[in-house]
Amino acid sequence: MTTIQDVARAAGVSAMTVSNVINGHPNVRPATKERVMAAMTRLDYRVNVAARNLRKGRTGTIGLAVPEIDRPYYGRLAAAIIAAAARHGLRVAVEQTGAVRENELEALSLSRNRLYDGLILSTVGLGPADVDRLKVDHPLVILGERIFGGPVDHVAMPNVDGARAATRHLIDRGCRRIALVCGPRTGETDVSGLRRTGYTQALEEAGLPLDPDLVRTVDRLTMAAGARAARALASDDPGVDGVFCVTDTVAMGVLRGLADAGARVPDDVKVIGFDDVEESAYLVPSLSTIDPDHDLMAARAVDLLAARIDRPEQPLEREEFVSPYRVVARESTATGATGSRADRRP
Amino acid sequence: MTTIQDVARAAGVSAMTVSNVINGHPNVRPATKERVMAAMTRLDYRVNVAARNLRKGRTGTIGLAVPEIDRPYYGRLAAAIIAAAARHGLRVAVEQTGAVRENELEALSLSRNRLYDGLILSTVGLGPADVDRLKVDHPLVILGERIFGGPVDHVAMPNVDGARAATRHLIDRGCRRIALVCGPRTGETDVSGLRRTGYTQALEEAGLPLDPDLVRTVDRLTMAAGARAARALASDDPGVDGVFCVTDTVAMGVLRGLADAGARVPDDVKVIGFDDVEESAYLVPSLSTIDPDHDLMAARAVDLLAARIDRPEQPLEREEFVSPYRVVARESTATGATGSRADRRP
DNA sequence: TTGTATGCGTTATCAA
DNA sequence: TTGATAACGCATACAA
Repeated sequence: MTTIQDVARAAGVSAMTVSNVINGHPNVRPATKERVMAAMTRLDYRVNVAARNLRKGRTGTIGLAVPEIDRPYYGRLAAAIIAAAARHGLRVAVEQTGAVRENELEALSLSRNRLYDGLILSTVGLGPADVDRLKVDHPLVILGERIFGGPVDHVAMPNVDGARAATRHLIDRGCRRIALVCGPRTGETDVSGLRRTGYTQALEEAGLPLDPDLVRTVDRLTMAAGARAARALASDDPGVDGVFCVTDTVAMGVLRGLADAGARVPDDVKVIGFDDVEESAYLVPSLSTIDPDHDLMAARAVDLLAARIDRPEQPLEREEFVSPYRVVARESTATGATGSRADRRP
Repeated sequence: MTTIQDVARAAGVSAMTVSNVINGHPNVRPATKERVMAAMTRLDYRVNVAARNLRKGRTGTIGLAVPEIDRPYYGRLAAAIIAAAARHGLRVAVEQTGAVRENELEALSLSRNRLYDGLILSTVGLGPADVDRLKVDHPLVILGERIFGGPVDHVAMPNVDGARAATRHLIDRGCRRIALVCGPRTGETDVSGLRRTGYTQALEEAGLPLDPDLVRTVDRLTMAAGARAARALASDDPGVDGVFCVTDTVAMGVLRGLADAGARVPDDVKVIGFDDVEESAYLVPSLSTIDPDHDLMAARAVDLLAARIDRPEQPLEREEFVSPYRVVARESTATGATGSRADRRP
């Protein structure tokens, strides 16, 4: 393994000069620079990143902790975050927490161990009771849900407003008996709780009653659970004509479950999701949804983190960014003639 | 920032003893150990991973380079690899190459820089001409395709056999005019090329002609491209009654495109994919496909890499593991009555 | 059972 | 424009 010293010896200069060449510092005579470069090539020199990290007190890597990288929403988010981080010269190590509280805390402690320069934590398992655990002295950005009054930077989804818009969209399209498929309520600040609030608000605003029988809670926000919920909904037959699903993944399962039960979408039942995962545009029927602008969220999260990394002296005010959103109307909430061509990307 | 020295001072021992406690070495008197642990807690000591890495010559992190993490297939693979790596005590940094050759080479060089202890490279852009670039002296596992005679370890998909089985499945279900939707042919060893070979073999075995008009090449293996190909196929109308798509992602697009064109699946056209992405079971109609056992592939790739990391003295024989596969028959290739319930996970 | 001394490879400081 | 020196924090021989 050739070190900077070997190169220095071979080029007849000091290690310092080699270092200066590597890091593109000025004040190196062109001739010297060339000699050093030649030596590096000849010896096939590679920097030792571990040594550089130790010296600089930086690792150049940030952590990204998500429940599961193979869920479309987190995949999309991760892709955007990795791309944004690359623009800052940062690499991204992905941790999977399985949405388990302990694992989320574990990810926090890895970051505390200076394994990462900072951490983007997409928390699902932590509740308001854990707010104290987030008072850490290293760069941390919470992503995806709003922790009210939390002492940390966070980039949040427009959960309440987006859910309200989604529900209103169903109402606008003529639905009156609108079901909600959501995850278990673990507090006021989790995704399901917030989106449920938006759903409730929209019903109230429209003067529609809130029927508890139409609120279906699934244990996990998966396609399998969504399909089960939809089949149950169809067999209980409470006269549903619209379904708001808290995530597109659940909505995909719901579409499948409704098909199993023989319900036609959108003729019998209209369905809308939340997230605008790539798949949604290509389903049959294509899925209406709320698009929270993932790329913008990812960019903000990384920018925020990078800023904290660059200026460790903590300005006390924490930043909160709530992404804008838009309603994406597709076939699953179409009125009139069905079979219209999908809203799709080119 | 408290170091091991600070802890040593506070506990009245040497740094060595603290190190022994941290690493769980024997030969530390319980009383001493307790004193050290107390000091660590009191001072909120955290190991400096960078220093440890430099000392040990290991980073504890492996790289995973994939085209795009938000494509379902790579998401699934990444999830399995991260989980498998965690079992080895390794973290995973994800690089996105966008299937671009230069970026794949870049990932290789990051690993060479000892940023990672090893690299799992899911290459799409590298061709046989680049085989020399893979002759590296650090742990490397190529994932997902077979590089014949390549000088590296690789874990491969059962590309040819799986594709043949998929095509035969369509033939068994009565298809005679079977289209292929695949990516551009960049050589004999890329995914599209290999699966195309399997397709050709199955046709030959069944005595069916190979009609060039039925082979549709798309520039990228995305849903959008699949949808376009399907619409083109339908409007050209070469009398297709079956479609084998080289990936499930493309197949999702094809299903969408066929729906746009008014073709019914499976009544008019049967469709089968390759990969068994989670979404496939929940589409309407659910998608028949080839399941290559992702978890097994991921585990083998990580095991192989971990073994190379642990024993850097290179045994010259390189390992090649080809995953087993199974045909998953779902609605998209069903015969007779449609609307049968999907094969789905519980 | 514990401590001392040394070096991993790099870069910042400061002097030449 | 270049170089000598000294850390960064940890873990390993080896000594006690």
